[in-house]
Amino acid sequence: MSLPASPSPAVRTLSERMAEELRQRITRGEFSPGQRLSEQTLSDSLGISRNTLREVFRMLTKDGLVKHSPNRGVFVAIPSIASIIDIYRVRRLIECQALGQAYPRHPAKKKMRDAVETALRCRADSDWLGAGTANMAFHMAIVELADSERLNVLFAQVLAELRLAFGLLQDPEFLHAPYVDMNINILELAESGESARAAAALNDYLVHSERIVLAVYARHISDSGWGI
Amino acid sequence: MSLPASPSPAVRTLSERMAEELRQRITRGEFSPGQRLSEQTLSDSLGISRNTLREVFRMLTKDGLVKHSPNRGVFVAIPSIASIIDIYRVRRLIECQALGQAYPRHPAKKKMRDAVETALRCRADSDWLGAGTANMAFHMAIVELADSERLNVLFAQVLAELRLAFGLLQDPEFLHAPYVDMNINILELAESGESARAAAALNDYLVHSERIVLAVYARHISDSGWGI
DNA sequence: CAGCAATGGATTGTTCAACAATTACAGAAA
DNA sequence: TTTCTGTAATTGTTGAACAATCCATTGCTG
Repeated sequence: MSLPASPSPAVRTLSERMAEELRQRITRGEFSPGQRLSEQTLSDSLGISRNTLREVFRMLTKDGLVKHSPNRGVFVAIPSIASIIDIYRVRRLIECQALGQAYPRHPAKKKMRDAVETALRCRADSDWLGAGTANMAFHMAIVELADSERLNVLFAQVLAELRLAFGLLQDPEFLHAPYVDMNINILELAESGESARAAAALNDYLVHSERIVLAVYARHISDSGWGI
Repeated sequence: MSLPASPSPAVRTLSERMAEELRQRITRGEFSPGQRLSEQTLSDSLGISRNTLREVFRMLTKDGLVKHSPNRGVFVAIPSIASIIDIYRVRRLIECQALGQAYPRHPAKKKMRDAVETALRCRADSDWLGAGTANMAFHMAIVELADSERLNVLFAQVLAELRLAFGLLQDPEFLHAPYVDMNINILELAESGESARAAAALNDYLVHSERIVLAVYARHISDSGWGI
């Protein structure tokens, strides 16, 4: 799909590395949503020039992690209620379809199992951050069942946005713990070839998860700060 | 979904305008796929600075219209066989689902009808370029049935890429003419509430269209130039 | 002649400093 | 209070410069 042999490994330019750096710091919650990212301050702190930082901003805008407002600056995205609803709509549409239509011995199913096992381990250690990461890996693997590079890219972005929303929520145990078991159930259905039932279980999962997230989220943002 | 009141209209920066300019020129086929876009030459010809052009490149990369190869430059994307297959996979997954689950009186259905009527008019005038545009508007409207901003954005990008591939193909009549009637059929099924049958018809359409495009495409690129 | 290292030129990557354009803010006036 | 105005701060954009990388040619070696 690319021009020359895709030089994704190693040959990375400074802007790309900085984009990756910022991407991580944002999803890790090092910047609060809505915060303005000053070109002057950030370029100084990163040790790069303003022009390079602006290129980075253009890349990050694509991921939905940052919003650009002309002449005003770029701001860390605020996951709104609407965007959470939108994200779950996309997830239901893509994930359920991918899982339902997957052929039996698709390699991505190994990734699903790996993710579940990691999640189990994390839960045993009460590592809820790790459990959340493993959960996302699980659902990323589901999308990979569809064998579409474009869907993979879209979904990775959507998950990053969702992670941003999760970052706002305290109580990660409440948020992630219940879903480890649901994922196990989905995986077993999928591995035993019952695609339709697996897809249905996944749909239930997503509906349930959306409700929880919205509830916690609505309460949280009405409590502290920038309403609606 | 945006930060402050989304200033999409009017308040556009030079880089954004130039990005739009280039986007159109690329999809119009003014640059041949695989062609390298020299920073020096392009910035001179557009009358903008190299730094600004580089920001534009970062935006265009997101749309898949251009590929960035570090230290080598940016190239107009070459729609490969693999990417065409991928694009149609995405289309089947998203469009059929959107159409099948749409609620009866969704406003986007009016857009669908408008697009069909435009396509009919264009066909009568043998305006195959217009027919192709109308066809794309029709399918864009289908996706809008899903009410998801993110899906809309993804799909718009995918259509732009597909248009790039179409640009390589001669004989647009052969490419677009047959589908006007199929779209009419799909629309009527959708408007009469037979969502399932509409989705099935749409799926047939996509399978058929993909086969045609791949056939013409494979023949064309094996004839002239950069093989595989 | 084939293969390979060295060289040189062109292009991209990145920085810096400056200025224009726009916005945000604070204080004055009604 | 509200509105207006002017100033400061920030972003938008430019041009030049240099470093880093790639590309093609040259010339050497076997």
